[in-house]
Amino acid sequence: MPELPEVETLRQDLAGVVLGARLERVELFQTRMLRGQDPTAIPERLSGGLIHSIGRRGKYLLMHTDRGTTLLIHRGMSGNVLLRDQGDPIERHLHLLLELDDGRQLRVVDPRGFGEIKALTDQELTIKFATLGVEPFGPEFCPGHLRERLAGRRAPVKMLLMGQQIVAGLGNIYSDESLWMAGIHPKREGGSLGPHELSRLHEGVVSSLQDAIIHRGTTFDGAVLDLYGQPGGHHPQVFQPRHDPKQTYPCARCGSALQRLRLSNRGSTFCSKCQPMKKTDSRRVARPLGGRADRRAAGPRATSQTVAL
DNA sequence: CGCGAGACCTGATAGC
DNA sequence: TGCTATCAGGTCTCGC
Repeated sequence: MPELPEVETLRQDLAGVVLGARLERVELFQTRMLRGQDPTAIPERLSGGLIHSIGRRGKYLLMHTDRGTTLLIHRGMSGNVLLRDQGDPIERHLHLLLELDDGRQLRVVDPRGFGEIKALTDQELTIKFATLGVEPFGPEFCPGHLRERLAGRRAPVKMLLMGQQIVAGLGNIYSDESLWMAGIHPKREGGSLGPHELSRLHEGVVSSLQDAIIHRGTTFDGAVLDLYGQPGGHHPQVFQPRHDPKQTYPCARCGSALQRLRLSNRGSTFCSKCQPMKKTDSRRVARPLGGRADRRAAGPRATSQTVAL
């Protein structure tokens, strides 16, 4: 489940390793991630190009070349970009191989193939991102932006956060994390949030993403890896990858049992004490009586405060 | 247009 | 042990 922090970790890794490298060979192994783009466009638009910058927009990774073209990669559910040497064995679900002028290779591997690979011009990029929401670390993202874009919306706030059109980069993990930090129930209607709730939500989005980036993202089941094939070290506070209904999971803030619900066929985990359905428009997240954070209750899932930076 | 459900896909896991 | 069913989720498409 690569979301913004996992894509940003990859962007940082790539920027330290492939800037200034030339794409000697561009070989496509599967076409289903092209989402309709002509397969010949990939080698034709990228071959011989020099990578001059690595960018990111929401969950999209952007590799800009001096040919005026950009390789766009969306990691979908299970996509990784791995740095390999020429002789390394070929991965089972290899989609795209980029060989650099020093012989190293970048390989886009994605078992499920839910992601996207495209070679685009600047103009095509602009069109692609026309309806994408603002960057959570950009100047436009503020409580006022949330107020404007959530106004009148009756869908659950979690679905609106995941929609990418209001703010870009949140998936299931960091939507749950943001709402938990903000003390807002995932099913609250978007337009019903009060000013302090909007401020808390803004803060929750930014800090949950920042926490994860510091620890190089979240990895479950060894599925989401960095450029070197290593897992991320972030441990979400509420999100459960495979929630076992027979087990109870304590809230890291108040210790009460986390609840599970389904929103548009997506699993959501939240704390019904810390994230009540009724409006709680105070400046800070209410803590239930006697509900001090219980580190032991949090179990092996370390909180961000307990991880040495 | 807003909203929600279904499709796409494979691997991990639960249950038999 | 080995088979089958189920679940997971990012984004697109479709129907209401």
